[in-house]
Amino acid sequence: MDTTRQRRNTPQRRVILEELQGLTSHPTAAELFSLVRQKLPRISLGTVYRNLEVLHQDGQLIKLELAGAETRFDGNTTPHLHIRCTACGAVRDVMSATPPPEPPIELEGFEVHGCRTEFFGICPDCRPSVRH
Amino acid sequence: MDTTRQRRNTPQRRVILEELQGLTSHPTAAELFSLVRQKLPRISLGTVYRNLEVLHQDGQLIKLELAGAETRFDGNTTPHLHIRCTACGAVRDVMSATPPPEPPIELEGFEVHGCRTEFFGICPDCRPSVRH
DNA sequence: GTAAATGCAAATTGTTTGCTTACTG
DNA sequence: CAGTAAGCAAACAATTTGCATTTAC
Repeated sequence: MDTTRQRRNTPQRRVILEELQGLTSHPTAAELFSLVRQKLPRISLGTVYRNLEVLHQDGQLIKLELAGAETRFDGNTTPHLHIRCTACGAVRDVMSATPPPEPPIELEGFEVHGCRTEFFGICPDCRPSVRH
Repeated sequence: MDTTRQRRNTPQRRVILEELQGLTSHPTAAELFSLVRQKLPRISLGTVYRNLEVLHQDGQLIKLELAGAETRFDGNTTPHLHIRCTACGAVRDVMSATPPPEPPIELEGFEVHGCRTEFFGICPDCRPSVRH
């Protein structure tokens, strides 16, 4: 249960977070890996996964574990919703209206910790016969 | 795009659906496999996966692709929400209040097809120092 | 008889882990 | 210099797929 252990400020960790924060595209671990590798050619995919995990534990990024899809990562830690394109897999922020519903404290005997809402549909690029 | 091809009523498909409908526990493919194997000892896991997929396409079951967890299956096709225990992974129906929010038609340029809401927390069996 | 479905095994995909070496604090 | 983290490869878990054979219609 030791969540708070001492972290080291390694170049790998720094570059991973910087790259992620420079994106609004919610990359997968693999996408981030190939981006980061341009700055740190010797970094390994395992290191990317390990750092994404600790950065998530430390609240510096959000893990988007979306239904039936590869995990994506978001450097914007402000609470907000997401919408995913079921055609191409792209994920975009939903900053507009629709506040996330406040879950009740207890449900079916469960102690409720939270709830996750995600939208899905077809993104502008994948909408057929629609010019944009 | 040929969604509707002719289906055969195989014993495997029949038993898989019957077993699923007899449960409220939202089993994983592997769990269902070992159940079904008691009736059809020669069935393979691949067959279970293939049939779960066609039954899902035909709207006879719901695929619960929950965040960061193994896919589970629900024979109850009535729209309802779910809550997942982050300790043991159990999934239960939430039949009470909290109607699923009606999503807007369009969001961030996306053509919205729907939204998924899931609760998470700790189930009665995993709640420490609580007698039940 | 023909196409759909099965069983089996191998392949894929996404992610995690073990281990030795490197480097931060 | 203590112990965290890196790199690399192998392990893993869930799911999918190829293929030869069987079976429902």
